[in-house]
Amino acid sequence: MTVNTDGLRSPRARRRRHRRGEGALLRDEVLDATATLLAQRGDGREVTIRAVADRVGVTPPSIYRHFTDKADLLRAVVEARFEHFRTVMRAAEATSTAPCDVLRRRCHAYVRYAHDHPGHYRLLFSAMDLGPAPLGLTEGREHPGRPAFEDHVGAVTRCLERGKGPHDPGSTFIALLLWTQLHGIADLRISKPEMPWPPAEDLVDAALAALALR
Amino acid sequence: MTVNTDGLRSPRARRRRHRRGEGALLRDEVLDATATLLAQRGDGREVTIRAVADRVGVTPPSIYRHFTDKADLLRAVVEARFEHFRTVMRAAEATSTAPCDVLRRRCHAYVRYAHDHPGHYRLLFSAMDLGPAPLGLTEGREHPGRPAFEDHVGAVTRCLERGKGPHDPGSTFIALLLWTQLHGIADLRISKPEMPWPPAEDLVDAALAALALR
DNA sequence: TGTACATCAGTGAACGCGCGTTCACTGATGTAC
DNA sequence: TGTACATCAGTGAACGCGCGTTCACTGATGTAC
Repeated sequence: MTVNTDGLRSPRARRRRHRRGEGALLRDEVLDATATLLAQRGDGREVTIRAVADRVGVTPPSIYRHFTDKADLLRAVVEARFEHFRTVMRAAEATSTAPCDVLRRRCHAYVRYAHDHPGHYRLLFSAMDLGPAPLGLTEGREHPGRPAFEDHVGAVTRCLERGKGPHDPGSTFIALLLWTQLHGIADLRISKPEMPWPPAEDLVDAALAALALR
Repeated sequence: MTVNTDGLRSPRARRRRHRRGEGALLRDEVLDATATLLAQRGDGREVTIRAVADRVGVTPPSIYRHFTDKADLLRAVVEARFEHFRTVMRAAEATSTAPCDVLRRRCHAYVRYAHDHPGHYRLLFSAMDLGPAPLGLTEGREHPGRPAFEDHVGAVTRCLERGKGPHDPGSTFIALLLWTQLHGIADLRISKPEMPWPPAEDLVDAALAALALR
């Protein structure tokens, strides 16, 4: 949404429309625009079809050529963002091969992601619905966050196994406990920015040490 | 909001209006109705002036005799709910005097509160704004959650001091770390109910053990 | 005890707004001949 | 190479809705005399 000095919405510069056969390109532009509007703190209810259309430089009805309704659009954004989140987590592992170092890098990346993209973080981990529709669970299909969660459990398991026996049946429990800890750090920093927070890295490292994951 | 079998809103039974001089009673009824509407998962944007009025059995303009606008109403609810939350925490300590037992009871009560009143929990610890206005920090006045936070830091400090020297300068750090852990447990259970969560008590006890708070 | 009146709790109707969505359309562009 | 036409990306105007809020009002009730 372009806002001029009077605070009024002004139309974006008229864009060239796509050539015939390239209409599908708009779909990605709409997804990107929605993600951008979502990036700063907020949830699905703050993002309107009109604002998305305005940002893309198109009129609202155009959106409906690619998404059946608003819930469909937001669901697509959630899926794309979960994929992006997983990519960021994996990239954070860098070239490290030591299991506990890999885990530590992932944990730091987790809270950094929430800090850098609070709107997206909330959409993935805090939003309970998409306004009209329930989030995530596209009935029948698996939850879009499942792969990322499995990566997490795997990373915790490998760190726990270092030196121990083959498989610890309690590693899922530890993985969940660590996840809730990371979520708490990430989420409260977003919702209570006025608190005297120590550096997120320190909290994460203290948590890993407490859980014997270092 | 009363909903009949067709899902349509139907007017509440007409209530007797308050006697002259007792108009202020409506204020409390409005606060209660707003809190009730907020109790189930949701945030301030889901609660409308009209729904509150309907629940009280009064017309929307009546609300404005007691609150200047919607943000003012929600701010009052936040304050009342923070007080109630603090009362619940203190009551949970029961008659126990052992510092770490007191802390443990408080932690269990924390996640139980979130489970029992997800909407209120989110309003206090997860909501970032009240729709129109920013939440909490009524400029100049102290944050309404401050007393409860200080109770928490105190409980952690007393548990840490058991046996140790007089005052641990890192007890605020530990208190924040524990709080984020509790928030993560409480909040993710609300937003991700489809996950295979172990009993909240087990997660809390494991967290306390990890932080050497038992 | 009776009555006029000021007070005050609450009403009813309306406002302007932004929303999601629908519908008939326009006009540029690629293709067939 | 030129032209008629089908296709398809995107438009413009409108809809019905629920919202927060305003405003002039009504009518029950307590009080003064």
